[in-house]
Amino acid sequence: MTAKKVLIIDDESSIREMIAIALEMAGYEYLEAENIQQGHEIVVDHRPDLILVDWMMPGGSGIELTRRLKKDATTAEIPVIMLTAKSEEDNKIQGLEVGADDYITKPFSPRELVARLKAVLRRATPQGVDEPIEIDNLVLDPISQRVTIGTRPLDMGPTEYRLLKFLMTHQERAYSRAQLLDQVWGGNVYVEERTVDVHIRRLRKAIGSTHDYLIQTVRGTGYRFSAQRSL
Amino acid sequence: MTAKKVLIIDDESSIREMIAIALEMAGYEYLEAENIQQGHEIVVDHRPDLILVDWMMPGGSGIELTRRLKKDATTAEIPVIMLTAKSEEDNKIQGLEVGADDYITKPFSPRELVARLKAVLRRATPQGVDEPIEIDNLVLDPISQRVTIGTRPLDMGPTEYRLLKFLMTHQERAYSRAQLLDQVWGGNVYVEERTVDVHIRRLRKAIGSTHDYLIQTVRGTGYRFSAQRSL
DNA sequence: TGACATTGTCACAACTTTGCCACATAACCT
DNA sequence: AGGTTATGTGGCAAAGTTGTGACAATGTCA
Repeated sequence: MTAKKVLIIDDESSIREMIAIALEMAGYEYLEAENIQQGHEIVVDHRPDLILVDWMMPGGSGIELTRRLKKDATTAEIPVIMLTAKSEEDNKIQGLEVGADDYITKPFSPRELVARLKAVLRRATPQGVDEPIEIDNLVLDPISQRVTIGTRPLDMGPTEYRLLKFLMTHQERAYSRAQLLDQVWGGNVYVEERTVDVHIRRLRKAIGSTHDYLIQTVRGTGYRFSAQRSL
Repeated sequence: MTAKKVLIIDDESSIREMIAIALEMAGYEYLEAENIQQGHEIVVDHRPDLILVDWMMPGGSGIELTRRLKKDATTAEIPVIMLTAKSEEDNKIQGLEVGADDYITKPFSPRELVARLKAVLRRATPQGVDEPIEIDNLVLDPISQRVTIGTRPLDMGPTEYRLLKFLMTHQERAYSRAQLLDQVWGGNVYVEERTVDVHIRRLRKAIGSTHDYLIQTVRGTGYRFSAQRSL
């Protein structure tokens, strides 16, 4: 396995240094961005596997950056850990709401940092490189975030896209509605299970009748993506 | 699947009642403990699948109980949801730090409760990894939840699938109808024994005449799955 | 702001599965 | 053989699951 890249966005050089040492010892690759304005570009350029953002940043807040990252579909899946000072405890909630995956309260030990980081990475989808996935002429390209059949581009909403992507990356496997909600919507959303059906329907519609056999119903359970026709 | 047991620890009987109704409707089993002092013992005794704890408890805090539960290795994995009043928002953080898995702010709707509860349970229950079972060209794959002979996928209902799965994982062994009802239907359903025969028949039909010798009748007893043809 | 797209829910329609019955067949026994 | 019991079969009504269109709420974008 290649070393995971961790991007640090923090203005305090002493903290950056401490983190750098901790990461190196734990076998991670280290990227840094001093200035939050550069944050977004650096993320897009280097595609880190995880980002550490300091909450307290002069001239702009880490929370703003996090929000921006989580909104952008190309960076949304990169996990973010926020660093907050003890006195800013209340902000944790705000941080989590904006989409941060975890937070660490300063001061923290290098060991704690690495432990949290491991946990978050473990939870994060172990997706490989962003290779396009092609099955039976249906192509999903994660870079351009586009789905095509032959030359025809398909029109679908972000949720349908994520759902399809998940199913395609895990083809030949049956998932319950609950599991799909977990994986596609995210663990702690409050959404009816039947909503999954509706999105499946929209997906099938978008894909069209020539290929809708790819998305199969597993009665009593949920759904499955499979190139093998079921009947 | 057996009903999940949910333990409620709260002093307000009106809330307990509301929760009880919501749980019942959603198909959960309901346990209650009025007094926090009893909390720990009840947990150890009944091993609930999830615990709801009110933050506000006279004479002792729910947080204390939660901490105790999460410290004890035998109860640590049981998920805990805390109930907090709006004004106690700041306590959420403390709750999460103590190890609570989620929190709900009062007032909350029954639906919200059930949804959160589902989400937490979903996260807490991991899936085992099952290997496909292959016998005489008949393959049952628990991952895709599909049964195939060669390349042909078989069409059967969920009950037939479970029945077949059970028989295949216990091949060469005869089971009575009662045992099958127990294992495949679940312990406490009331179903006629002859119903098993009907499902066996459907199974044989689904498998087709080329392979129906695999499911054998054991006269006076029940049925058996065996790759070895009996006379 | 207003048009437009997306999302989650619902109510109802369409379809499957299930359990049971009644009767047909088969196996077993004396 | 004839009687007796056990199992196979087709069909059916009820229950359960999934498909579908419409709607309101919300978010997005120029």
